[in-house]
Amino acid sequence: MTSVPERCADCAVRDSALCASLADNELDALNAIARHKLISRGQVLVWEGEASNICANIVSGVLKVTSATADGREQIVGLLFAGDFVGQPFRVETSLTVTALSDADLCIYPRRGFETVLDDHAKLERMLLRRTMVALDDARARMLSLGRKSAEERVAGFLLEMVDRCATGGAPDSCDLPLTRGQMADVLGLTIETVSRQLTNLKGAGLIALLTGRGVTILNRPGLAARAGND
Amino acid sequence: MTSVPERCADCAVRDSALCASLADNELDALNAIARHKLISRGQVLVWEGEASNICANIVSGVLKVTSATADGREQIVGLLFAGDFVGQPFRVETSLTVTALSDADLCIYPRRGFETVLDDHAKLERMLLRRTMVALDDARARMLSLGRKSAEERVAGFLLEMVDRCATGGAPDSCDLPLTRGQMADVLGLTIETVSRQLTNLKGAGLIALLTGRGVTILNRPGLAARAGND
DNA sequence: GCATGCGTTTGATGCGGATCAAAGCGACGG
DNA sequence: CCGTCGCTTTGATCCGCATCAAACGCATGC
Repeated sequence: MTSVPERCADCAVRDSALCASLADNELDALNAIARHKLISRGQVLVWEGEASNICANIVSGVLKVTSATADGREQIVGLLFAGDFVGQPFRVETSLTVTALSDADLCIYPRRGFETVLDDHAKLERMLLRRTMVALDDARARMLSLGRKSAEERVAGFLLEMVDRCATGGAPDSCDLPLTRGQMADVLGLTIETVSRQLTNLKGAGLIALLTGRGVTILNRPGLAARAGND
Repeated sequence: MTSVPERCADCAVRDSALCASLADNELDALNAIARHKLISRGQVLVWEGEASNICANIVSGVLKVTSATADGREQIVGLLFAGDFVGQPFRVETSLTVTALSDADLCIYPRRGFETVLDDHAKLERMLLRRTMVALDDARARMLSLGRKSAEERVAGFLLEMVDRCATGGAPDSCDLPLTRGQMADVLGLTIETVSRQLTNLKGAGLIALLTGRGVTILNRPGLAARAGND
């Protein structure tokens, strides 16, 4: 599960994760407390309500951040990709559950140690502040979607987001969704059936193509954006 | 003489706003760029899409932060009270509209100037980071509510929140809601009519009393919490 | 007094999406 | 090849909330 931290020099997210705020010679402070951790699809990294003991950078993989009602209804409140930061510094107890949607590779730090590194590295803290603000903006955009948009608008908007985030250079309008229909429903505040129906509608309208497995291709981006209510 | 800047010495939020992170003699840096601004109910402080030019602390009053769809549907994504921070540092363009729900008194700073003060005062930045994280947590709790809770749960939960935030010492279970039914609907992702109906239901169930104007009293807190799905 | 305007309440109706139910479709292991 | 399992699709029905509509309450000003 754990291994010796490898040199950051060949880290896939050296320039996109929080670490990008640190010069090579400043990395030692973080590296001294880091350890790698591989977690597999479905595994829970953090349970809501438990002690907030870890922070981490995601080297590869996709994780979901969820909140749940007392009777078990679940809402995905955030998706995390390679380069993203996970964890709740300064908190004693976590307020959210974090689960791997794919096998994932993390670079994790004990929360307390991470906080002391933050104390000593203003640029790291600045980067974390900016990222937290971006996450807040994203959460607020999702609140608009959850509170005021129709199922079709939500699904169309989600596809645009995901393709922009996951597309490879070669196929800029295609991606393999890292989520099941059920997980998409949990992001969008809908049910599996509604998500499935909206996807077949959009396909029927010639706006997208559904490939085998979880692949999607956007065939008509402006048309899809119109359905998303993005003007 | 150790100078508490004149205006800060008797500031109502000296100890609850971001400024609480600064010692008396550090306040000068902020104060040098601050100016007071009174805005009246209904007035817009920041429009979505305009240049991000100002940051502010709220001395008194209540503001709403909203996001809207292209066709005008509106979602309130945050409520701001005395002591809260407003603004989007580090952004060129704002992503949200901020409007006064009551007459309000603000202590505002030019965004750029505020950023340079942040550069020089780590404790201020730390405070802002913590507050941003709290706001993110709040936004995520609302996402659960918007995505997965029934109208009754949302309204009941909202009343509990508001009473906890607005109640005076003398009447810990009462408050005057600073929002119209329509604004509550915009917070909760519902319509005016549904909010009104849920309130009369909760009143009929003996859980709350609706006073004249916008006053509410919680008569049965555990009962209301149960309806809110908070257990 | 009455008119006007804003917010609230209440009622009637309809639709969007949830729920219930069942069948289709790979992937995998025997 | 078949059976099982997890996920997806499709269909039928139901219900919660939106929508449409009207009346009410309470201010303010004439």
